[in-house]
Amino acid sequence: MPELPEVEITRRGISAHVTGRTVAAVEVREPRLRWRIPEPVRELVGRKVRAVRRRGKYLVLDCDDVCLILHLGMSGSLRVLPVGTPPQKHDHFDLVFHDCMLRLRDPRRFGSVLWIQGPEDGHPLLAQLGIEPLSDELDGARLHALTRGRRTSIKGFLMDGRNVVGVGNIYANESLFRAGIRPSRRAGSLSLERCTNLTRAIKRTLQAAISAGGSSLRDFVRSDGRPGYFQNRYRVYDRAGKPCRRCGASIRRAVQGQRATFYCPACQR
DNA sequence: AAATTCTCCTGAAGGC
DNA sequence: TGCCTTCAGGAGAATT
Repeated sequence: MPELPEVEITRRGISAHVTGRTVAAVEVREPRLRWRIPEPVRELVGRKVRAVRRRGKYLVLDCDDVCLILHLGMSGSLRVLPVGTPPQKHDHFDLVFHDCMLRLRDPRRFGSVLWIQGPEDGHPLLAQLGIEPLSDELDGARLHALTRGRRTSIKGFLMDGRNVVGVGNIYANESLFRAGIRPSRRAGSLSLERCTNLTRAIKRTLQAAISAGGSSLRDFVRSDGRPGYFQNRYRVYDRAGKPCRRCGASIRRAVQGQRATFYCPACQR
């Protein structure tokens, strides 16, 4: 399921293919995604892609005075294909250029295609987003300050995009294991030292996942169709009952906020 | 205000 | 073999 690493991998994969290219056509085969694809998205035709950026799990294509904003939901992928490639099942949206096209496939349709005149942070869905975890903005002191007085679990806190962006279920679990912190621990109870360890764990986890091409559990593929390999390196996610790679204890599974949580009962406190 | 629950969707997996 | 049920998850909306 695309989290920050998968979106970043996608951004890097498509950037060279579309930056500087002019949109030749927009093809909408299934507008019913998380939100209906807005009709004005067709006005992109004739505009040039100036840059491909990422904000949290959103991909932002700067097209002159307009932004095309894409979200991969949990089963989305974006590929670069030759113009005219026949669409397959769940291929909902194409952004066509003269010599290639971007194609969005999303079986579960939790993704979205958004459009806004002007900068992307003017969009209501992006205006309230929290800190980019790989930026210098996220450090122990900042995390410590943000979590003061918060009674929610640290895992829930990390997964809330108003606090930190891009960290979903998989990478929250993995980061907390690296930091030796129990996912259920109250966010406000973490010391400054543990917050510092946690920010380092988050950055290392995300970077390692990016280096491995992201995680491909079911649907995710890179823009060239290849899968990522980070799922083979999970330390706790989906490893219930298996031995902890650090201490050998049996990894536990719990449910927190209707989400599967995995942790080592010995390494994480 | 903050925290929790519900919701969208499809395909895989499990049960009988 | 095949049908039916359950589950997974990003994140906004609704609810407490």
